[in-house]
Amino acid sequence: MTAAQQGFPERGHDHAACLLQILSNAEAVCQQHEVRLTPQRRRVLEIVAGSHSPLGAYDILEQMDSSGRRSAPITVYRALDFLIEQGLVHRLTSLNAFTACVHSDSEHIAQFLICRACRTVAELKSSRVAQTIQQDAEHAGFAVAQQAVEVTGICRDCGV
Amino acid sequence: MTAAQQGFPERGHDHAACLLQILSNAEAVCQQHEVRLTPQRRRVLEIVAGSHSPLGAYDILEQMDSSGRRSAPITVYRALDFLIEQGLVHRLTSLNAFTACVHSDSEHIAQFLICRACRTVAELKSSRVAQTIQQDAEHAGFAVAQQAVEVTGICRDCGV
DNA sequence: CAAGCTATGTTATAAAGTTACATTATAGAA
DNA sequence: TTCTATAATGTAACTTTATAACATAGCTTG
Repeated sequence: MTAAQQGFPERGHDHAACLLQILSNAEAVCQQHEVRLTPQRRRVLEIVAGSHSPLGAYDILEQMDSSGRRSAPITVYRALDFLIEQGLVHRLTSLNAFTACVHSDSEHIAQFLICRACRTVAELKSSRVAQTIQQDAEHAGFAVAQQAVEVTGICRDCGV
Repeated sequence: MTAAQQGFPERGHDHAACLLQILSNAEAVCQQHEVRLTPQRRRVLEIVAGSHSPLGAYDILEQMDSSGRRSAPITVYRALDFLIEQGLVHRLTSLNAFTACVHSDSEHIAQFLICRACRTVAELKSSRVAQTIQQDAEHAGFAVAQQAVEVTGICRDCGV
């Protein structure tokens, strides 16, 4: 796993390469799942992956209108729903925003570290956290379907 | 700790008593914090605590208009902000909804178990989960300010 | 190529949350 | 008590986020 894929991105890491990797991975995932990564969906993923900080649906929408033509919000939401379903994008409920998954080459349950200062988001991908939640919920008689863990604070680079 | 305060409420537990306890606890908390539990704030807490399932701000708003008089949304949001600040109410970001805290007599970091079937919500209050998140985030160089853990699934009563 | 499914377009609307500014209540000082 | 500063609430308009409903276009598979 490269630095670009783990925790907060290195300052000045090769984001173009990182983006390419996300996209080519997406192609592979969609082929495997036998679903179509249409130009629209690809475009949305590209936009989301192109930002270090999570984007709102309407931020994405703004970046969509190349050629002066404005799409409707539903277009973006539909693409996002698809991408989320394929595990290529995550929704950050506490921010009403979306971020590209940088670990989608392997199954995982992610946690999100959201920096209050620079607004970037890192995936924690701690199996310990996932397991502990799973176990303690189970112990309470609860069958876990989905975990949403969003941690707010200050990241390494922004901390003194 | 009573059954009403731990995990999912027992079927047919004494909700009136549970509500009274939440309210009297709120009085105590506010006195201790030297802030005012005004009639409006009390009313909002009452409404939120009166529901087993989390309520949206506009659901609360509907229940506010006694005397035929309708308040503005901002009224509810202001009261909620206050109650959240005092630790008396939690916001469930994944649902855009609010729920009364049933553990506010002691400091804690809570996790939420949201049942897809009956829509009720339980606080997990697992210090193991909280600590694991804290540790793993710290290890990634992240200073945690706030944890939002929302787990969706099927609760004991709804599971077969 | 036709039938059925998948994806997108179009329009309107619902749901959630905030801004800005006016008014009223409360508590402490004079 | 009255004045004053702060806290709380009222009022209206508006922004942001998300969805519904229905029409059209584009694959794909027999």
